[in-house]
Amino acid sequence: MSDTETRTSVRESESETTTESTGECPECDGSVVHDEEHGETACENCGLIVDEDEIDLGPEWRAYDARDRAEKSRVGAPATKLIHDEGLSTNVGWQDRDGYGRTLSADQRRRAQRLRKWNERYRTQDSKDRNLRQALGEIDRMASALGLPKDIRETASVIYRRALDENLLPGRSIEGVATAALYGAARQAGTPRSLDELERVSRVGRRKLTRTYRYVCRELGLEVEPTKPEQYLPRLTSALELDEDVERRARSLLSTARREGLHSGRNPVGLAAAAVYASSLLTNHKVTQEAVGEAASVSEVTIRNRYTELLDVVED
DNA sequence: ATGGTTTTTACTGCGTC
DNA sequence: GACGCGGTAAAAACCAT
Repeated sequence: MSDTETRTSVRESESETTTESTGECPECDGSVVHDEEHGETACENCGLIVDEDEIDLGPEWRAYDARDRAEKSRVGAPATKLIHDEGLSTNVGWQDRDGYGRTLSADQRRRAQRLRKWNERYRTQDSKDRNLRQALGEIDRMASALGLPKDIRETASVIYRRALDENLLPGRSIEGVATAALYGAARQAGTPRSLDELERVSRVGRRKLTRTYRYVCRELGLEVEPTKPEQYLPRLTSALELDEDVERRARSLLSTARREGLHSGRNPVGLAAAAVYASSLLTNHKVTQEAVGEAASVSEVTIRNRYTELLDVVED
């Protein structure tokens, strides 16, 4: 087969797909031509359409972008969730054979060995990269939604990186671990955000969050002090637009409460909310229980309970 | 899973503006 | 009558075992 022959045959087949002479026009003796793109068979000369009901051999669906195509297309290798890239990446075969089934020379075998190794390395590297990128994006998003400063985001990303390195991710969602990392980082920095607040900006539910948080803490040996009610005071008072002295008074209430053992077993946020409410009464800057409860996302009943206890121990 | 504890939900009555 | 507050019972959530 010569070069020129193949070239001309390709040319012909190309032209045939667009216009194909299928006979003579019944009207004018011109040649009838098939136009695949428009799905018509028409006379070249007079434009008479002989046949327009063409069988379309293309896919019956339309794809508007790559993602669409991937979803609608029914061809290609089966994807599996069991492999991190769903089995869609390159693999270097383990048999030391070439494409024709011949065994490889020692030299080629070594080369294939290296290829396998590096391919594997790059593939996991890639997935970790993508994973990290997504997680850091999530952390950033949630942190800015919660108004957390940069250094906390950095702590969170360090925690996440460690979790990734220790292989804590399999079986857990990126989002979940990212949220847990941020929660822990905020607590470590002494500016904790409550679970409610985290839940509001995260895509994972409370149960999942607390579970993965505990898990990550345990596995990484994260030392996080239990949150103190005092840590919520600044944000509560500013959210309610209360003066400095309200916060100060609340702080002193909380310290005596601690001496009396009111802290144990109670939700720190509820205690803080009660302290703010009590302090607002004592300093004549009254706010309603409802408002405090709203700001702290704690029920009024809890505020009432804590605050009566608070006043009890402060009395004497 | 279970039991004990805390928190929430929902409803009530009381006093005040 | 609406509002803020106190109280209660039952449900729900949480935690250690």
